[in-house]
Amino acid sequence: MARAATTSDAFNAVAEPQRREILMLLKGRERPVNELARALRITQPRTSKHLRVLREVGLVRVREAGQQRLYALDARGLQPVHEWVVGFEQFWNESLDRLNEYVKKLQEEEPDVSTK
Amino acid sequence: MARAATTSDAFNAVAEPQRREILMLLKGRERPVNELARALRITQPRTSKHLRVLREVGLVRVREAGQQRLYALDARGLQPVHEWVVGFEQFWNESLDRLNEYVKKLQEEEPDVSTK
DNA sequence: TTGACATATTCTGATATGGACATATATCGT
DNA sequence: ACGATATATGTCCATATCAGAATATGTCAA
Repeated sequence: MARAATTSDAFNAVAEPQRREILMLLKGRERPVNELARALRITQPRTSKHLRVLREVGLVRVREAGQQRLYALDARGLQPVHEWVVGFEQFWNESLDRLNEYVKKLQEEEPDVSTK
Repeated sequence: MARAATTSDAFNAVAEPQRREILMLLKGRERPVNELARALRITQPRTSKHLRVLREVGLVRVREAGQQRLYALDARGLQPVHEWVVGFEQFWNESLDRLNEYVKKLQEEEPDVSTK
């Protein structure tokens, strides 16, 4: 079989650094494609493609404004990502404790690790 | 140029549904590879590959336990994801308002939309 | 209509990726 | 040492994906 389609949900849309940048630029105000392209220092076609992905997963909206198309953030699609990652919040501090346990266990298993 | 490497940070590691599942299964307790494979209903090699990605981005730790290798969650790597997405929290409700504005604008531009 | 400007799409190429399968490696019990 | 078990890795395939370049589409102004 082949690679699974990935640009079909918010998790994947947001996995692309430039798409994350676009979303951040759209906080606060809508912007035309060229402005985004300039800000990201990438070509206009590339920008349009990223915007298409973001559009398809519903993270941005477009509005016609004369010859420009103004893209605006629609952050609601990020909620699933937020919910998922929040489910791990309680484990961050815990992770430190577990790391200590882990290191301790390793040392017990290899008490001569420092003399190798 | 070519496609950018993608399995090199937490955002991408987490973009894969099965890897998300693995991380969820590791909440609470560490597990051997076969147990994860069974739970996900995928082959053992595939599971090992996902675990490798998760290991490389630091989201899991391994511990040798006899002939098994026990994988444990290390959720700290999810913090950047959390921080990024939390930066959009304030826009979710706002998004509803903006959607209304947006629809209103569309209707103003095409006042005969319902008679088409 | 024509030209300038803004944006989207198509084509092509290089590479990353997920998956199946076979195989290598390592550990344990006997 | 040997077989069984557990895990990791390598190979191969089909496809997704990012990127550049060229081109198509659409809008405005004169």
